[in-house]
Amino acid sequence: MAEVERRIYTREWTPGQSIPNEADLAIEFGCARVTVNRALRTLADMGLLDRRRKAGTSVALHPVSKATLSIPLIRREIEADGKTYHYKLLDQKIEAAPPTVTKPFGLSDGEPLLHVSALHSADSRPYVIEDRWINSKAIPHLAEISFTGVSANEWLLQNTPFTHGDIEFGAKNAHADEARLLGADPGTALFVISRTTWDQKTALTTVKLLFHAGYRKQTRL
Amino acid sequence: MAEVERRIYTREWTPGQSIPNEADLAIEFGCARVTVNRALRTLADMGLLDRRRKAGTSVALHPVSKATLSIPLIRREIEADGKTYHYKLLDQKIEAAPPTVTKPFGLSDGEPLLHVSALHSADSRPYVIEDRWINSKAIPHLAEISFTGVSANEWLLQNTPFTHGDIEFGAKNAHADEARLLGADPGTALFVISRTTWDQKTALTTVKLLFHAGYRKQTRL
DNA sequence: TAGTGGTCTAGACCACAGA
DNA sequence: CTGTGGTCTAGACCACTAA
Repeated sequence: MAEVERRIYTREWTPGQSIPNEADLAIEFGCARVTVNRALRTLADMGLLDRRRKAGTSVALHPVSKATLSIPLIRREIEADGKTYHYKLLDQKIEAAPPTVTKPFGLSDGEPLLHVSALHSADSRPYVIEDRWINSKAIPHLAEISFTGVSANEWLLQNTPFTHGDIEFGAKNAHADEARLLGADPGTALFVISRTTWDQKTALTTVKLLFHAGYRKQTRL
Repeated sequence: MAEVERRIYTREWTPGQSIPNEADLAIEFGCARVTVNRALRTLADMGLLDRRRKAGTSVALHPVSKATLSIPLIRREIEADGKTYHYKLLDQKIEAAPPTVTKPFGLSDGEPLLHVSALHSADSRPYVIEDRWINSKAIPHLAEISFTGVSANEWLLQNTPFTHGDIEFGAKNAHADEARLLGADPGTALFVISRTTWDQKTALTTVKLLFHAGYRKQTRL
């Protein structure tokens, strides 16, 4: 794997060029084909190679960088940063959901759903506002839960298995009340993560996370 | 792999719980240990399992979601969206770099580096501002290149191999000139990607991408 | 020290897709 | 039709690390 990586990096094998097949590489490197397979598969996962049956393996033309972001529990993200985590429930009630929520959920407009909002803090400085809608019908025992002690973020992740989800990163100007909660000026640019999780075809919850001004999400390539 | 996934999902194996070792699973499923290994390794990559030698494999306590974002060439991102790509160089000159640039590059403050800024558009609507500093000393033939026809984004990716990079996602209020270029109001929240790429220990380039208002980066979990 | 995952080998059959 | 990657098997040795 290191050798193939080196050849790509040094342009010995140039983007778009086909490379020898697994069997030939196995002979060249004096190893088993499975070993070559695993190396090439890993490099293809990283986006360095394109692989197609019969057509063979070639160096990726446009090295699509793939950034893998880890999205931990908010509490853990803060604690991993060496700060003290604090959580405060702002509101929890069943209300008529707006179309922006009911639509992806496949429910009719105005359907009553559980709406929870909360503020997570790090070292007593506001960190992120959690604004969440929960499909109360799909989650048993939900009515009995109060999110005063445990955040919905944490409770759901621990108690509600999901099969898949989608996630969206963006930016948004802070409203007056959001700004107040985060201790920023109204209009400040906030980093936003929106996430919806599903169990099979049932939407479970959708959440909008409004991070404090200056928040950055980092990773390596 | 599907069966293990099912057991985790149905809470048959609960978070934190140790699961049987590879050899036992191979017997249970009537397959080779390598096959179990590959399945568990893949699930561990997905963040569902924690694996440690001697300690064994356990279901991840906090299912850290990993979102994989693909960061393609700007041109390809726009074209993949079915829109017409247009590019315009705004400025290209050698100037004294500010400390925010020289510091990560390990150069002394005020060092003259190549500064390039450009606007990428989709269907003649502003899409993203590219604001880039290039380590002219580390990249041969750079002085001869004009980024009028080909964007630095594209030229560098095609011509400059890099070993690693770091990337950062955030939000920022648009300055007056940025707002003008993007056709937005000053102060509008913009989604920002900052990226620095390295060849071994040499920084090659650092770029700040200021996306148009309303831009979202999406992926699945 | 010993149990666990990490990785390798040699050989095999299969599924897909290009020619 | 056929070359390619996809995946499996049985067996082996190694490297790490918890006990």
